[in-house]
Amino acid sequence: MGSRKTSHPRHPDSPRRRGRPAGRTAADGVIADRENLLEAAEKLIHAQGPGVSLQAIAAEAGVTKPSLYRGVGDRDALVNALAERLAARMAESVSRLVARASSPRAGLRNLVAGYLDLAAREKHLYLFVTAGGTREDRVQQSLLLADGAASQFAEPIAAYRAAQGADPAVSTVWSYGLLGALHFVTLWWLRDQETDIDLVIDRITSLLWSGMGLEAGIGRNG
Amino acid sequence: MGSRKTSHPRHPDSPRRRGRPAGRTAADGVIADRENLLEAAEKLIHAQGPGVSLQAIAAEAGVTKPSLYRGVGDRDALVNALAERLAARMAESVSRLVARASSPRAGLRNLVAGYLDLAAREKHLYLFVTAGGTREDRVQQSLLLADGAASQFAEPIAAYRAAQGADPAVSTVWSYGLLGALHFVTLWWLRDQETDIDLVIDRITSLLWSGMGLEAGIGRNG
DNA sequence: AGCATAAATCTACCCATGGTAATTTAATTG
DNA sequence: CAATTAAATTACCATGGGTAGATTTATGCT
Repeated sequence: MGSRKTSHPRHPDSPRRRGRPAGRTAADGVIADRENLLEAAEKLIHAQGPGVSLQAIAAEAGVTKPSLYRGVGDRDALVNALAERLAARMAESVSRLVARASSPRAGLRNLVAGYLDLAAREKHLYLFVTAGGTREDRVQQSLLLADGAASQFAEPIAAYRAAQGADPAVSTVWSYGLLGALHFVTLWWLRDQETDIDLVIDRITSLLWSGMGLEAGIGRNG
Repeated sequence: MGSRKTSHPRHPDSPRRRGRPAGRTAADGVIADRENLLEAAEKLIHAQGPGVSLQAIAAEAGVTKPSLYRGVGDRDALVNALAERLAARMAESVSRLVARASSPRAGLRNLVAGYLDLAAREKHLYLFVTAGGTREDRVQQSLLLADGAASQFAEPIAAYRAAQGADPAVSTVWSYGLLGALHFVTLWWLRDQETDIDLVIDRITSLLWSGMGLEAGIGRNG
């Protein structure tokens, strides 16, 4: 961690001089921009895990805590912002996978696979946005990521149901159920990665697509 | 919050005198017993929400922090202990409901209903054990309650599958999926209680029993 | 009986962290 | 060019988890 280009290195690791920084007129390459801050946060979370402190994040961005607060707000605001980003990335990656599927069931399988894959690749960030806040409202904390995704899932589910002549009103509950199942299976798999990932994907897909009932057509469901 | 029967009330709200308490020979009515502490913790969590401090819990039990630590350990140990208790209560209540069901599907519905009901009645405790720790290991934190329940669900699921001539190896994944779905739907419902509870129960039961597929028998699945 | 040791409890403290107030420096504006 | 505003830092506060050490009582040994 070298010191940055501090012109007056009285404290060798201080991010920069005190007052308003010189040479930057309103709104050009602002250092403590929201983007930089979030980028730095993601980077450090990735490197150090979901328990990382705000001070560390600020330092990673080359600023101090109050700047971080001005830029993104308190810890819960940071969790919010990163949840939004991760949800967007997830939606992008998953929707592409779903679109190229040959059948609804294959689409669901791709969704499951994409979710697990992204969560595994961004494990720390995933944990940060699902369990990283100091949030007073713990319900909200747990559902942050799910809320974004659920609203996206609800529509296609409702459409599919309607097309099948079934009641589309289930879509909201089903979205949260789907995401909860994915979440727990993801956590379980992240913890004890014993089972082959493809097997896990098959099994959870089977549960979500065909249910536990197995009423007719024994053996037809994976 | 009256002062207890402190014989020397120098500090009016101090739980008791300093050193080893008088009049109690080894292992009779020990005050700072694990049971008392856990009971007090549940009571205070119920009253004040899942963010309650250890100091407050200790005070509620009539002791101080170090006694609480001696009795149950650190905050994560407390979460563990209460998760165990809640899981036991849940297992007890749910298994009774399931046993009296007339069909496997009715059993699942009773399970769902019992889960939602207990979580709603013990909302704060439920949140405490699922999101109340300072735990370093956030995966473990989220799965604490699920682990206990999942191990109980896996067996009947495997048995049912085997009886149907299907692969019983899905049972672990399915247990976590089932619990995740229940968890998220529970949280969602606890947050915005707009939908009628019975409707929610029907819908999540339908998802878990019959899946999203609806391949044959349109309209047969509620 | 009397002393040494063990047990149980509290007080007082440390430390990390989230969050904020006051201060300092520079740009902007009248 | 002075006054104001913006952007940043330093220094601080409060809370809460966790622990070390002091204090009092019981217990066991000689």
